[in-house]
Amino acid sequence: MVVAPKARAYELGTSRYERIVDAAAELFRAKGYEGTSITEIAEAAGLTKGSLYHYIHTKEDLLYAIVEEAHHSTAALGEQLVVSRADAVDKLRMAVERHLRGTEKNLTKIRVFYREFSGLPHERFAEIIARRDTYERAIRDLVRQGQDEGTFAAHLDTRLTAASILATLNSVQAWFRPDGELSMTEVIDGFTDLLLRSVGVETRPERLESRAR
Amino acid sequence: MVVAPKARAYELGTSRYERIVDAAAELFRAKGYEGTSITEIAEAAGLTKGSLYHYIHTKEDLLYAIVEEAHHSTAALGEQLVVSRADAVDKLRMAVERHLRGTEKNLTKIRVFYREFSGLPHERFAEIIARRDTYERAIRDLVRQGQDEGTFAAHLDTRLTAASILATLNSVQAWFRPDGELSMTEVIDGFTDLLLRSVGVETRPERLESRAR
Amino acid sequence: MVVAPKARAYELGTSRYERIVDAAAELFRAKGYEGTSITEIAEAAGLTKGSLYHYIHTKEDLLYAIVEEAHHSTAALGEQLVVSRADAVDKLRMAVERHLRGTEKNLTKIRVFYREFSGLPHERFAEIIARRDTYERAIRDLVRQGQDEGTFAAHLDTRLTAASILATLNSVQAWFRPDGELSMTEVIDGFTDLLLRSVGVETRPERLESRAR
Amino acid sequence: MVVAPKARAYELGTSRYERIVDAAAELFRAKGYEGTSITEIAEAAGLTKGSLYHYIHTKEDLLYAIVEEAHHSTAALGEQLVVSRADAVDKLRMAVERHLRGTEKNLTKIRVFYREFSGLPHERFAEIIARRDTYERAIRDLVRQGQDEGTFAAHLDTRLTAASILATLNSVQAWFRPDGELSMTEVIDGFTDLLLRSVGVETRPERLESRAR
DNA sequence: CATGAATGAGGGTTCATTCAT
DNA sequence: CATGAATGAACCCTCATTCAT
Repeated sequence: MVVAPKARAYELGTSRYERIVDAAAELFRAKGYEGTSITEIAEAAGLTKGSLYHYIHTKEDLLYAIVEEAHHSTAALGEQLVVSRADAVDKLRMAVERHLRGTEKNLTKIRVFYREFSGLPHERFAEIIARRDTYERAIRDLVRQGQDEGTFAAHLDTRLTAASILATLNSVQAWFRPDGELSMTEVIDGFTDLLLRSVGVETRPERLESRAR
Repeated sequence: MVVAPKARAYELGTSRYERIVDAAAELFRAKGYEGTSITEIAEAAGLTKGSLYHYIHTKEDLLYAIVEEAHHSTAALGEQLVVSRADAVDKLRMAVERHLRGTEKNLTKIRVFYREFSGLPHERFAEIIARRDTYERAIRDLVRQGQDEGTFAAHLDTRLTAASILATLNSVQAWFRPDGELSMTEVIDGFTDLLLRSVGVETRPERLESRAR
Repeated sequence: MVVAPKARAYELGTSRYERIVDAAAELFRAKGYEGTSITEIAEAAGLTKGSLYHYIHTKEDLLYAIVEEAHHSTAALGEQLVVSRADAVDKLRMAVERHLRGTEKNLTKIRVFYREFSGLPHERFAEIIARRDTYERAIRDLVRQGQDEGTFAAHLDTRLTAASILATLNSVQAWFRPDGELSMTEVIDGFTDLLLRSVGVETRPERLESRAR
Repeated sequence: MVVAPKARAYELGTSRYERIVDAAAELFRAKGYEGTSITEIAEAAGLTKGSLYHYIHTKEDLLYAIVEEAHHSTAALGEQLVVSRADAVDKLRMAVERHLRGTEKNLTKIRVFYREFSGLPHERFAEIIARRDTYERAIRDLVRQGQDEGTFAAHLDTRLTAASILATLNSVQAWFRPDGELSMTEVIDGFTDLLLRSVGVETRPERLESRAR
C-alpha cells in the first residue's frame, strides 16, 4: 500500500530523510534487514523511534528506498546499451565500465540489495526480476550483435555468456573495498580484459609478452 | 555452543532428522531464515513445535547443518586442486565440472547458504570466510600455474582472474533449475569454454566455423 | 491427587527410589526445585527421563518425599517434649540436642525444605504449618513450664521466647557444614548455653572467670 | 548485565516503575519468583505484557530491584555499628531496634529476599553474601567489644553468638504481621531482653517478680 | 515536529508428562 | 522395566506500529 516516501522528504538537499535512508542502509548491510530494529535506525539517524515515523510509513519503505536507489544506475545502463550505435566490443567495454562505476558509487546500498532482495514481498520482487531480465536481455543482445559482427565467437550460447558476464560484474559488490588494494579502475581493466577474451575477442596483444602477472 | 545435531539422528537412511533439515532448507530458501518460523518447519516436517526440539537445540542449528552440508563438496574440491598433478588447463576443467556438479547435487542448501551466510554469527561467519579464502587461493594458484606452464596469459592478475572464475561458478545456484532448459552438462561445457578462453587458452577451434549460437 | 510414591519403591534397602530422592534433594538444594529439570534428576540417578516415571508420579512427589523425610525427626521431637517428665531446663537441653542432631543427619533435605516450603501447594503448605505450630506450641509450653518451675524468668513472653529459640535452631541448616570449623557438638553446647541464659537460667558459672572467647 | 531501571522511572513520587516493583514484590512473595509470570505482574500493575517492557529489561531486573531495596537499610546498619562509639550493650539495643524497624518498613521486599536469594545468579549471590558477611562481622565485633568491656560473658564463642543474634532478628520477617497481635515495639523489647540476657547481661531485674507471661 | 508510552501479535524455547514399543 | 519420541501449554521477550500530548 504505502510505497512513496512522504512528500516533503525529497525537497531538501541532504535532507533528514536521506540521512535516515543512509543510516538504514549501513545498518541493513551490517546486520541485515530483519536483524536491524527501528530503534537502531532512529538512533543512528539521531531521532527517537516515534519521530522516525514522521518520515516513513513502514520499515519496509526504507528497504524499498534503498533498493530503488541501488537500481537507478543499473536500470539506465540496460537501456543505453540497447539504443547505442556502438559495436559490440565497445558496448561490452561500456557495460563493464558503467556497471562497476555504479557499483562503486552506491556500494552500500547495492550490497543491501544483494543481501535482501530475495526477501522482498512478491510484487517488489517481481519488479526487480523484471528489471534484471531486461538488463540481461540487453547483454544477450550485445553478445549476439558481437557474433553478427564477427568479433565474438560464433558458438557461444548467449544465455550462458550473458550469465557469466553478469555474474562477474555483480560479484564485485561483495568484495570490493574503496580503501582496498585494488582500485576500481584496475578492476574495470582486468575484467574488461577477461570478459572480452572469454567471448573470443583478442585483446592486449602488445602486453602478452612484456608483462607479468 | 550447541553445534552437533543430537547423536542418533545420523544413523538411519533418511532419518527424521534429515527430513527436518530438508524441510528447513526448502523453507529457508523460499522465505529466508528469519522469515521462517519454527512452527512452519515443524509442520513441514510433520511434527509439532515441541517435538522438533528433540532433534535440534536451536533454530540456528538447522541453519548450520544446512550450511555445513552445502560446503562439504566444495571444501574437498579446493584441496584436491592443490594436491593434483594435472596441468592448469585440466585443473580448471576439473574445477568447473566438480564445482557445478556439487551445485547441482545440493542446490537448495547452497542457495540457502548464499542467501543467509552474511547473517551468520561471527564465529561461524569467520569459519566460512576462511574456507572460502582457502578455496580462492587454490584457484589463484591454479592461474599462476597456468601462467608458469605458458598456457595462460602472462599478464593476468591472479586475484581478479580467480574472482571472475568463482563469480561465474557461484552464480549458477541463483538461476539454475533442474527442470530448466539448460542441463548442468551444458552449463559446464559452456562455462568451461568461456573461462578457458578468458584466461587465454585457445579452445574449441574446430567448432568456431561450424556452429552457431 | 498423587501423594504416595509407588508401592514397591519402599521395599529395598537403598533402593533405586531412594537414590532418586537423594539425587533430587541434592539438585533441589543447589539449583532450586523450579530450577531443576526432570531430565537432570534422571541423569543424576542414572536413568532416562522416561524410566524415572516408573518410580514417581510427579516431580512434586519428589519434593514431598524430601520434605517428609526432613520432618520425620522434628515432628517426633515435639511430641516427645510434650510427654516427657523432665524439668524445663532438661527439656530445653534435649530440644537443642535432638533438633540439631536431626539437622546434622538430614542436612541436605532440610535445606531443601527451607528453600522450597513456601512454594508448596496450599494443602501441603497447611500441613507443614500445622506441624510447625504443634512444635512451636510444645516449645511455648516448655517455656511456661520453666516459668512455673521458677527456673525461667517470669516476665518472658512465651511466643517471642519460643520464636527466638526456634529461629536459632532453624538457622543452623543454612550455614552448618559437616566439614566446617565448628562441629555440631560445639554448636549444640554453644546454643544451649546461649538459649538457657536468654531465658534466665544461670549456666556455666564455673567457666565464667576462667575461659576466654 | 542490565541492572539499572530505565532512567525516568526514578523521578516521580510514586512512579509507574515503583508501582510495578511493588506489584512484583507482592506477587513474588506470595507465589515465588519462578511461580510468577510476567503477564501477572503486568496485570497487577495495570499494563499489558508488552508495555511492561518499557520499564524493565528483564524479569530478573525486578527481583534485583526488590532485593536491592530490601537491603538498603540493613547494609547501612552494619557500618553504623562499626563506627559507633557506644558501648556494646547500647550497640546491641541499637542493632535490634534498627534491624527490626527496617524489617517492619520493608516487610514484603525482605520476605521476597529471603525466599529467593538462594536462586540468584552467582554474581548477585556473591554480592549478597559479601554484604551479609560484613554485617555478621560487625555483630561479632560487637560481641567481642562487650566481652572486653566486661559486660558480656567471657566464654562466648563470637561466631555462634552472632549467628544466634542474627537468626533471631532475621526470623521476624517470616512471621511478623503488621496487623498481628504483637506490635513491632513489643518484638523489639522482647528480643532485646532475650538477646542481652543470652550474652550475659543482667536486664529487667525490676520486672522479675512483678510481671507474668 | 517531536516523543514517551502503550500495544498486541508472534517468536523461540523449555519442560513435565504420556505412551507405544 | 526401560526408553525414545511426541506433545502442548506456558513462558519470557522483541518489535513494528499507533497515538495523545
